[in-house]
Amino acid sequence: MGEQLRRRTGIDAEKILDAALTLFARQGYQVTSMDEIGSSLGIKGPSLYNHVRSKQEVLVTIMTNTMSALIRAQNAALEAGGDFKTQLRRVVEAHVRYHAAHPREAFVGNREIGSLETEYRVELLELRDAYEHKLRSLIEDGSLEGEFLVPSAKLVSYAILEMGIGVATWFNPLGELGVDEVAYVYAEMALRMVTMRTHTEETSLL
Amino acid sequence: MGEQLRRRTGIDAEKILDAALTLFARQGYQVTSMDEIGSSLGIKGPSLYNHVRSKQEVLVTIMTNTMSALIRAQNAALEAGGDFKTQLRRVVEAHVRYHAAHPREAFVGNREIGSLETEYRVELLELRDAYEHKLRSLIEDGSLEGEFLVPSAKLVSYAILEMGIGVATWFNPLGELGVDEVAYVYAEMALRMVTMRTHTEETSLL
DNA sequence: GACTTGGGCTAACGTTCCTTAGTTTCAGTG
DNA sequence: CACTGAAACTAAGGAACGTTAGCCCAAGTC
Repeated sequence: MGEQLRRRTGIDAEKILDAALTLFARQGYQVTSMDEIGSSLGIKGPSLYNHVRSKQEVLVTIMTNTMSALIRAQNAALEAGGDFKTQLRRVVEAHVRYHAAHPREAFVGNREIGSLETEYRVELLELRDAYEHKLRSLIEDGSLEGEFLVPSAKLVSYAILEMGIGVATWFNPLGELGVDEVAYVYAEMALRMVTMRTHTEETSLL
Repeated sequence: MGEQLRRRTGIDAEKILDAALTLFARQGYQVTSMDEIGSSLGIKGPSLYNHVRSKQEVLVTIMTNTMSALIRAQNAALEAGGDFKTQLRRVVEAHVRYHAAHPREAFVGNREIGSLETEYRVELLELRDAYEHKLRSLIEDGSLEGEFLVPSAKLVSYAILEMGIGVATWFNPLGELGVDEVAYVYAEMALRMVTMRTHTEETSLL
């Protein structure tokens, strides 16, 4: 009947991950069908199985990659050294920059944890926990050295991470504020949060 | 065959909303079936349709109620008056208290926006926007009066709201920190975020 | 005690989805 | 030009779900 040409499409696992990421971020994992992912790449749903093992595997890969990238960025920030304030500034900026630059990953990473099968969810939450603890330790150490003063390093680290994640929901690279400004302001807010107001040093925000 | 007694169960729309809220928060809207909601109330899925019009209506009602409650709490905080710092403290505390006390509502309200059909989503986002703008205006007004100094009232209000929302994910009423302490610390962090560090006043966090 | 009716129930319709099986076509190799 | 293998396709299995239709019991009313 209809003569169809089935050409090489050059599709690989990576392209599938990217297409899936876009759809997962826009609609959610559960609602996105394999047919839809294939369709956005110009092929049929079942053809995806030539490149990936399952829909769940796609989600797991996306979320693991995301968390790994975040951790790498955080490590790089910490390894750059400097005093506690400088380190905190770098860590917060890295956190904010990632969320501004990768909103799709941020959405999926934060919304679809419950869509992971138990074993993968546990693994991912461990990574998440390690990420949070690195920040918390920095705040604790800075407090011991007298550079910071906080009532609870846990609460402050939660608050800093959470507010940075929120950047992904509104940041627009074409908007009036660029990544650099946003990252700077968030780092400055974080510094205010860990610094008591007894000092007389001048640190106007802009 | 099996003799079953079908007694009055005393189920009404409100009980259904509560059961659905628990399941939506734990598993997500898409994954929760009507049978599951019914089952948690001791009835079958189709019987729910004697009390609610559709699954979507249940979600819409839950999310609208949530946003209305938040707005009411915010209005009450603002109407209590006081200077800008006092008002900001009250607004943040109300925000945090709500999220600490209503984690299920917070989860659903923040995760399931995409599960709303377009018209309801638009409505809800308008409410959300109004809620954010009230806080933003407070910060702007306080800045004009010289009580606050911020680089961008928008960013600061986003950050304050976002960090407060995060409380819902970890707060445990049986934990070491009670609601009062958490609300106080978050309000204090918010105050630090809008206050320049040039002042000499003593405001240690605890 | 008959009647009404709210609110359960079961059965089923119409979809949608993930995944597997089996087929076919095209590009590259010798 | 035959062969091989990657990668596309169609068809179908098997399951789940929201919702509607129709039934039936039991509580309250006259």
